[in-house]
Amino acid sequence: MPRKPSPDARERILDVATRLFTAHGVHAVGMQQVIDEFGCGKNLLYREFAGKDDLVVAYLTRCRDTWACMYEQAGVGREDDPAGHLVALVELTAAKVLEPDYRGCGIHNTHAEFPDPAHPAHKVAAEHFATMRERLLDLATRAGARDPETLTDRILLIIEGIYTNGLAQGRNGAARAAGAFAEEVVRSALADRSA
Amino acid sequence: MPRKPSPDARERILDVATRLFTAHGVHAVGMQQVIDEFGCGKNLLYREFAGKDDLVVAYLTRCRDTWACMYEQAGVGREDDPAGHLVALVELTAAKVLEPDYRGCGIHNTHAEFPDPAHPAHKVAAEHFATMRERLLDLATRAGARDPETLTDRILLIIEGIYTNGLAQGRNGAARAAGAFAEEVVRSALADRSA
DNA sequence: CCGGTCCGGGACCGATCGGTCCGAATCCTT
DNA sequence: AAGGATTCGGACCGATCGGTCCCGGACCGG
Repeated sequence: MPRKPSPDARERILDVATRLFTAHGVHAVGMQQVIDEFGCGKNLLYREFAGKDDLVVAYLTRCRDTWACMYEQAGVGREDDPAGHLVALVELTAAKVLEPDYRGCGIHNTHAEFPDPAHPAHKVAAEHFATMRERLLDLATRAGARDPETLTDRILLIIEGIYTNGLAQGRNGAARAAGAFAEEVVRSALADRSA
Repeated sequence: MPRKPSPDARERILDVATRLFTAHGVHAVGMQQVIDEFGCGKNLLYREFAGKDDLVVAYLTRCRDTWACMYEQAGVGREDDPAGHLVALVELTAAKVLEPDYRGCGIHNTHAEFPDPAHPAHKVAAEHFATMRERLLDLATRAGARDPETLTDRILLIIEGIYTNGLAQGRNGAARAAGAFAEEVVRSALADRSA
């Protein structure tokens, strides 16, 4: 047993792929480009990933985990404040727009790039959207909104508006208004209880 | 002068291209596909359009005009009610999600497909976003909002949220909440005047 | 030191891309 | 009817796509 395959190759390739896919879009990036950028042989990449579709799915999975991490982060210290968690999540999303090289949500971008519902990438993205909605709905419910569905819809509109508008208009776009907006929306949804 | 080139060829080709680009995304549609679907020779298409980029730009221009038409339509009968115009615009946008084969906003989708700011398609899209914002800002100002910029930002978030979320979750998504949401937002922005 | 494993790099494949060009059929105008 | 412009439809081009295969060198364990 003379030699061991490097165990983190998959992750390191995925790092490169994530950067390229995010920056240029999935369609615009060729496998050769990923390989060149990473500096490995084609051998290694095709051993770690069955094909481009597989690589894209892995990319989306990572994006999903990143979002889950963000969700988690927004909840830290707010375990008993689901309303604050909601607002913090919106603020975190809005803050991402300010990052240099902001390129929107990789999942949404990729979802738009693969309209075919049968494509694996499309399915992964669709799943993510569903769970995203569930988690927001859970927060809205626990926050005690009179109509959690509507609050969820509104927060979703704001969050996805941030993604899209941030991509379209950059740091001078609508994202700056999102935090206060979300706060007001949540407050209003809670106040409705007494109505 | 034996024969005249058919004058509406460009428009008819653009019809086909619009349908295909909208349904499958720009990158996924080949020129050959446009030609086959239209049933003409390659000659004709390349006489009417300098190349794929040119065709894409024409497609985006048409999308832009469609949006302008929608903006116009929402304002009919509301010439003296800019606030109602804003709400109607959001409602119109939300209604589009319910259409079968809804595929989001072609301009946003294409914008995401061409991240390179130097690409003509990207520029056309960016221009559109700017004028879109201007027009909303004009309405918000004329509506008498205390802070028209913020109202514009909020309406923009809602509209672009509709596009994105409608694409992600279809007719059962957040778009259903958009109309009432916009109305509330506008009302609140106007009420702020007395605050 | 040696044998085996792994990996970088590239040749190669078929398919498809955008785009050019041309022959033949078509149809209008005179 | 004749002539000429227009259009169809496909051959063709170079480039690039995703993907397979293989060689030679680097590296490690016995």
